[in-house]
Amino acid sequence: MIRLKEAPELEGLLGYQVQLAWLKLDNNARDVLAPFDISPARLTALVMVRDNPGCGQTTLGRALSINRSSAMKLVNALEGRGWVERQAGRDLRSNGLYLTAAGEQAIAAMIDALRESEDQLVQPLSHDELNQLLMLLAKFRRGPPRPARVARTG
Amino acid sequence: MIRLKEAPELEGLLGYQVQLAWLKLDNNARDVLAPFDISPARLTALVMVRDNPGCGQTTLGRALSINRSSAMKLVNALEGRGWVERQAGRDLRSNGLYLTAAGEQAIAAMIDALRESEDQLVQPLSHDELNQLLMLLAKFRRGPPRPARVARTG
DNA sequence: TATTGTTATACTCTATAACTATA
DNA sequence: TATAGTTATAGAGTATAACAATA
Repeated sequence: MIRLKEAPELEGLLGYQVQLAWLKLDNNARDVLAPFDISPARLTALVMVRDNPGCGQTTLGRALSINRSSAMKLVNALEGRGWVERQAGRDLRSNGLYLTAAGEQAIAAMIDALRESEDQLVQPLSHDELNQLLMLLAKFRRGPPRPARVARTG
Repeated sequence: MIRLKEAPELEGLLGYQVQLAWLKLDNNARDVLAPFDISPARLTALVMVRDNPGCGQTTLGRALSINRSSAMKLVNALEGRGWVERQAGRDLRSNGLYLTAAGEQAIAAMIDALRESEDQLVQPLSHDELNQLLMLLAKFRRGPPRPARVARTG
């Protein structure tokens, strides 16, 4: 982790600070999850399926800010690993996504590994500071949804 | 922005909270920066060049956790836009990267646009809470570097 | 008409490996 | 030997566009 000189004018931008923090955490999580052959973002998707059993692919995709087509590939990958199952959905158009027993076990193992590695990363923060940070991030996310999403590329 | 049911066990993982916050901020920044035809990550790179004039491509890449080859394409893109220039580096092997006047102007316009849109996004937080959040994120990042990076894919 | 899943195709970003020049 | 830049190639992840089935 190389750190160049900082930009004072950007320190007041939440997006900038969060991006750099995410860079550090995501790369660490990538290394930790490498033995499980899954990316941090896909683990998040897996957990979302677990906690929202029966949800459809499009709904899952919207929660992750990806479109139907991308969600399709995502679910294909998770299903291919035996971690997620497509079952009948609420109507005949949609699938219902469910976590498998193997998925449950995989999540537990991965979360364990992540928790352990994070203990190292968060050392610059005291216990209280970490809790405060987690609380503030959750509060930020709970805010009003941003305006309807425009295409990413163009 | 769709929000599914949350996973209580993950709320204590900083990586999880930061990833979801980043998802929200990055997608918003993508939309805001779309007229400028640049991604949030590349804007960060552009700012890093400005604040570290003369730095080499490999150094820049390391700060962004990408390798030399990827940094190469990144700099190609920024140079192609006329925002960055390759000049002579500290030795004959390396380039020295410098921001152009056009790059300076582009940064100013983009930061303005981002600041405005963020004002909407951070509404769930009070002024004090936002400052506290920024401070804690900066403190987290200032911590010890994570262990040497392993390849992402395999 | 609108929505869900699906498929085919293309784009962005990053990685690996090998090469050249320099240190 | 090690490092900086470069090039060619491949992979992951996402997007668009079009189609079929269902609402």
